[in-house]
Amino acid sequence: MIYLLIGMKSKTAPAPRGRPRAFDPDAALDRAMHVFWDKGYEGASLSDLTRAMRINRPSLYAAFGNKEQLFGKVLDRYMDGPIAFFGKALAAPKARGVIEEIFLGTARMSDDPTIPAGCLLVQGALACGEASVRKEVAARRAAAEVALYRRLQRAKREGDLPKNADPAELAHYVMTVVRGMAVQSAGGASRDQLRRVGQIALRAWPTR
Amino acid sequence: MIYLLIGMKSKTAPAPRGRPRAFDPDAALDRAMHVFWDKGYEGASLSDLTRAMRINRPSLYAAFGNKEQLFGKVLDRYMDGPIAFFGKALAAPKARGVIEEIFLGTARMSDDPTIPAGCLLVQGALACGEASVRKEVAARRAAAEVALYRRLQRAKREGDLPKNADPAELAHYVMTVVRGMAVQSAGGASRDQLRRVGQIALRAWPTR
DNA sequence: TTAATTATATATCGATAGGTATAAAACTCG
DNA sequence: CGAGTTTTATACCTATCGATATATAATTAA
Repeated sequence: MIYLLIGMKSKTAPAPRGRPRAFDPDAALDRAMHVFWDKGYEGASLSDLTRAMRINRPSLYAAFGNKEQLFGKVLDRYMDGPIAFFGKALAAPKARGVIEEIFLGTARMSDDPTIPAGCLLVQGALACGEASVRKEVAARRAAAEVALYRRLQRAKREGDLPKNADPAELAHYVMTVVRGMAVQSAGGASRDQLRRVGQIALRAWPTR
Repeated sequence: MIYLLIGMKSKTAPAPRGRPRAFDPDAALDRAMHVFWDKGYEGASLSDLTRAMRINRPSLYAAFGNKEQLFGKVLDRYMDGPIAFFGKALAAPKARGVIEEIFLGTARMSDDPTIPAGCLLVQGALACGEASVRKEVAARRAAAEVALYRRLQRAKREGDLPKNADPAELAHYVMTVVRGMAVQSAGGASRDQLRRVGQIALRAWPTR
């Protein structure tokens, strides 16, 4: 930003000064994500992480802070990556379509062989010795529910939900099912099984 | 048993030989359960455990084996204690009543101030560095689902479910909701919230 | 009372946890 | 080139992990 205003000569950032980084931070984050996803925050040791990320400890600390901060950056990337479908689902025109997409997207995830089963926000640190980490994931889970809640409030305003429908309750219900699907997926449930769970869960959706 | 046949003098077991144990193993297991429940298998250190159980390390190892075996015994006690309601629910006369009791029991648990939030079978070791522990809890979750599945099969035979109902799918759905409720509870959901989730989830139940 | 047995308490084990000090390597700037 | 800067690699730090060796205390059996 600043050098654009001062320099006025080139539009690109100046070449970095010291020895160039030999790894791609985003790729390293993806690898770290898999480890946390697979083993949970506490189950993922620094040795596990550096081996998977293919960097050594000082590089990890220089680039990402410490283990907890690394986990935070991994969570950021998780929201924008594997579960980006959630935000997109909220853009569906009808509330029922939103829910269908959320259930379908969740079921689809559990079938992707390139990622671990389940949901990082659930198995990452549901119970955890380090309270701050537990809080962090709980807050992100809560944020997702609030986003859905707002979307359902809008739906109600738009007459897309019955008058007596309660957006908060419905959002809580949908997120309960989604998180249950994550647990089931971690236990080995197939995509088809989860899709059928989604179909059944949809039968509880209010009709006008 | 045997001393009853041989001794014939007293009906009680012979007094144990050495120094008597100074703690109640079941009470110690209950305290260990709370620690595992709260922090997860890996988050619970031996120091956490012995402090809560009010015994020292050698006593723990002598009485319960090692950490993993202790966790196994805690799981046994968990099944017969906090979630005994599940087995009882299966005895309800009608399938719908079974499900209602399961949802209600789950919601009730999350309100009991004497126990941690959530479900030990979920947060104990959903993701875990030690694969054997993860497998152990997954197997116990699967066992609960199978028990419900059998109960629903019986319901179908008894005409208590529609002809086209699939007991396996329904059991999977119910257990998905139950586990989702456990995650929500660990995130701070109240009993009332969970009861309403159960009510909504019940709307998906097939009617004849 | 003595021997045998079992539990308790303390102190400690090797291994591994997360985290860093240090110095060599690879780059830019002047 | 050489000075300054940042990353990399190795080696190492302290704290804690799960687990035990050792010795003492408390009990029963003889």
